[in-house]
Amino acid sequence: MKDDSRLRIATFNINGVRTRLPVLKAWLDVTRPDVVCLQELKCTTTQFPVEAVREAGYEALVVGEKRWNGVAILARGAAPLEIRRGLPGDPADLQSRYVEAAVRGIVVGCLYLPNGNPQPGPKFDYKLVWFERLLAHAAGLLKSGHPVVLAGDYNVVPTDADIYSPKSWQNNALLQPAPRAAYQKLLKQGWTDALHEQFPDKPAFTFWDYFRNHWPRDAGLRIDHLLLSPKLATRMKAAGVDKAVRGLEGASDHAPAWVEVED
DNA sequence: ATGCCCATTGCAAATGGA
Repeated sequence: MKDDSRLRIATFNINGVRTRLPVLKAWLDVTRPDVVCLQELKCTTTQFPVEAVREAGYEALVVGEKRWNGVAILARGAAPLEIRRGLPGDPADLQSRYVEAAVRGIVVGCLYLPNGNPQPGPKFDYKLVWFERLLAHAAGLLKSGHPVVLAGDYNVVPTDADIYSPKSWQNNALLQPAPRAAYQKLLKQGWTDALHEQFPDKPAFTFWDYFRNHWPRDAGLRIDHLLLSPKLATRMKAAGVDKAVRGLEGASDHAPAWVEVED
């Protein structure tokens, strides 16, 4: 349970919100984050379990899609005030990967960056183009001067220290030089990587895939990130990963990550 | 180079995800 003078903002790739509703509810009940960014809903906007989330104390802003992707912002005790749905820069892009809202005086961007596998190929190209659009939009957000958090599944392992074994993933889209360079370019705009700030020497993993006994072996990756604008970064008090959630029955392959800022 | 796991579709084993 968190300190009441702090605001906790979390991000969680739920990997199917209907299938994993018990996991989501259990986590919300125990940790009570104030703001939650969800990715990979894998349901349409109307299929989202609005009532179950409301019973847990949250109002939701949902941008769904029939089979894949889908993002949502939950706010405890109040409705997130929608700023935009979808990332600007390509009206033809219909994938539900970005939603932005104002919550408790903070601009919250919830994103699900394309995975990009297999690479090379069209999916990898889409990842890089999407990243460029994110860079452009993020620059605008910084320029606004508002306190902003950009939270979500970036599908980028920032450095070789952010994975149990870079060698076995060297050809994976998550470790390629181009998306890594794009992530560094994003940080250079002036964003603070909250988890990196909290754990500079021993990164906290946020993802353990279902293959090869990765979870029991703690063979994880850090790909879920919370980036804070300068104004919000000065208010940061703590950050962490709710690792135990990855071990629950019917778990997502991600664990929730969070940051706490002065309210 | 491939499968591993997982959920879905549709009711078995193939598909697609990342």
